[in-house]
Amino acid sequence: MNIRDIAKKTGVSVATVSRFLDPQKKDLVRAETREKIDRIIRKYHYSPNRTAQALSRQINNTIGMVTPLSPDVVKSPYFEGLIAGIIEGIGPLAYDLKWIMIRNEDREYCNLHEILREHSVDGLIFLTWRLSTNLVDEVQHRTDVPAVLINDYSPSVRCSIVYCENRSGVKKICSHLTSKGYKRIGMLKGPEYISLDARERFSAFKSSGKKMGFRVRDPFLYECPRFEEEAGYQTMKLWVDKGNLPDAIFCANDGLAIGAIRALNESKIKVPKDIAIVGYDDSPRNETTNPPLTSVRQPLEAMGKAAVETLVKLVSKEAKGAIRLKFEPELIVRESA
Amino acid sequence: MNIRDIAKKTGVSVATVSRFLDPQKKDLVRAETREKIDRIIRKYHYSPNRTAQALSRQINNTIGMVTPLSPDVVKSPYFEGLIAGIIEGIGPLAYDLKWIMIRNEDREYCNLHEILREHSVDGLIFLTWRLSTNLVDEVQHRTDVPAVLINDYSPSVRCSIVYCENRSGVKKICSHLTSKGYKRIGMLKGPEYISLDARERFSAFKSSGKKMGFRVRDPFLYECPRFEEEAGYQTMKLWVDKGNLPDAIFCANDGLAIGAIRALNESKIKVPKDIAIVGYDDSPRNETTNPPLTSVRQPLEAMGKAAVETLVKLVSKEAKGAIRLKFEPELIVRESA
DNA sequence: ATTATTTTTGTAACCGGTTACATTTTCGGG
DNA sequence: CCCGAAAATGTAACCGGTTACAAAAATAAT
Repeated sequence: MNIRDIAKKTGVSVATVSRFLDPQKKDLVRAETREKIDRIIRKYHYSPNRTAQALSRQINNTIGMVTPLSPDVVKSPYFEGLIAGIIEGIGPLAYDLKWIMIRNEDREYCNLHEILREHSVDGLIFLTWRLSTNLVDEVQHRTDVPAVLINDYSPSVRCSIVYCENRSGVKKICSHLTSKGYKRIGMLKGPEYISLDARERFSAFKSSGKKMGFRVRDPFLYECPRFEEEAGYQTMKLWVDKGNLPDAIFCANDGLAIGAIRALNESKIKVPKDIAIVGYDDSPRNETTNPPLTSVRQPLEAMGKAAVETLVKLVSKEAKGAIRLKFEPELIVRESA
Repeated sequence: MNIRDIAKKTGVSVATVSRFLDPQKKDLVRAETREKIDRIIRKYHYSPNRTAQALSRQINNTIGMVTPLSPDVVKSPYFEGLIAGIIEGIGPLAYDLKWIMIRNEDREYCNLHEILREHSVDGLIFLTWRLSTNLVDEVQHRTDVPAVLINDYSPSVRCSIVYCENRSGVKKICSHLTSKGYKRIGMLKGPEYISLDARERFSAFKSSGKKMGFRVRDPFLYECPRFEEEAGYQTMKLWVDKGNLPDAIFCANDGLAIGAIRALNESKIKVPKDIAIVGYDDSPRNETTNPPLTSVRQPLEAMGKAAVETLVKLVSKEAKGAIRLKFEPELIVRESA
């Protein structure tokens, strides 16, 4: 049952039916005719074929959410928050959401126009963490494709972006720690190659150290192989064995922090009495760790929502050029520091 | 740049280019011609328009994942697990994934064919928890639309379904508890109207009681208003105040259990020494609760993956009729019971 | 060289909508 | 009752692919 069938059965032309279907043009059709068409459409349960509409209008009314292809994605509180925001943002809109997963192996596959055409979407939101840097590089430099990057900010980025400054979050942590009197502050780093975040958090830590007068020296610095609890645990174990611990540790994310706390607990080192621990990202679990973990929260939901809204503005050409939205992280003080 | 442009520039017809583009038919084209086309396509970065292909082939190569519209979805370990499985399942396939969110208010909007057409998808996976029952009802009785339901099993369901038996999980819990010597076993129920799960878990609990010889009586039965930690906490508080506690409690899901434990801890009632607590669903948090929570795990990832694979079989007509896959839940014994 | 086969290519209709433009209807005013 | 403007409708091309069928080219057989 297509639009021509409906037209024939109603005794009008396809143009009239098409106009009837378009809320914008509905009142170009005489009331009487509207009723006739309406009756037939109901009778045959007709609904227009979205694919045909998309082809004809050259608009898919669909946006793509690009993530790395990994089941972990939905299990990470970081993505969770962003995705929740995206869902919330897209809910009231007449857009569909397509989830485009990219495996890191597909590095060459990095033409943005191609992605748009091959997935039938009008715009893209990139949740890039751990994602092939080639692609992200291209996104960062393109301004002619409706795309919004989340959190891969650097001054050279030229595309639209929604981000939350790492520097200011790290600064908040460091001044919190120094104001509490901690002098020997260490850091459990993540692997730098993985993301800008990792690099920024470390670099901000170093510069905070300079400003606030604590030294960022070798034995107070450990790099974990991955951003995960187990890695934090193992690395902290190592650190404890070597001895020479600082009196506060900033962990590059909550997973590392939770792992570290577990290692410390096992070695009967009390948190925060003996060592203060701070995480980053504020996962929901932090409320129930022992002790509850002080951390920095990015307003992930708000960011996800903003990303959708921004993208839709670009797609609908309500706005043009690159839009940049900066969000502020918030220090959540609990008991671990 | 469309297929006609490419054809013209190469000096061949659109049919030839189209054949070249289709891996199935590529070798119908002479090698020499292939090279020419290939050169032009590369030169102009042509890639076919997926929307047009979809219209013409009458296949979108896209499946829809239907969930309630709520940011909580991604934050629930239940959905998380399923979605992780769906991602994993769809990864190696040439299908796209569209996330279709349905708000409960849209109850009338429940024609399956309509959903397929209006979202340009070939099949649907329903993650139905808390979803408008009208729609689910329709799915359950339709067998002519490629759709897979997850976990809304009842004997009257006629569509394809992937599910994990509640009854057998509850039975495992109850026999674990009785074998540990608990005699007075209570239950913290969820609200029954919300889902079949809620009803089934309760009914299985009752029948286990009958078989294993513990009484399911009034003061050992409390219903929480929602399936959430806070509700479990509040209700347990109430229960403690009233006194007359059982020596083991089966909580209808982990959230309730965790809330209950918190309430008990506050009242200096020791788990499991004074009261044993068991949850259901085995969220990741259970490992780090205090004490770690005994629970029942559904193989959510496997189920999500199976749902995708089943759906794709239906869509591609590799299989027809309704497919039912039953998974077994697993009792995860930790320290709380 | 001619004919029969097999390969390769081309033409044109089709998928199901939208829309510019032309045409017909309707209706008020003279 | 006729004219002209406004309102309503219709025609046909177009979006960018696929594919049945026809035609042409290449190859094999005689």
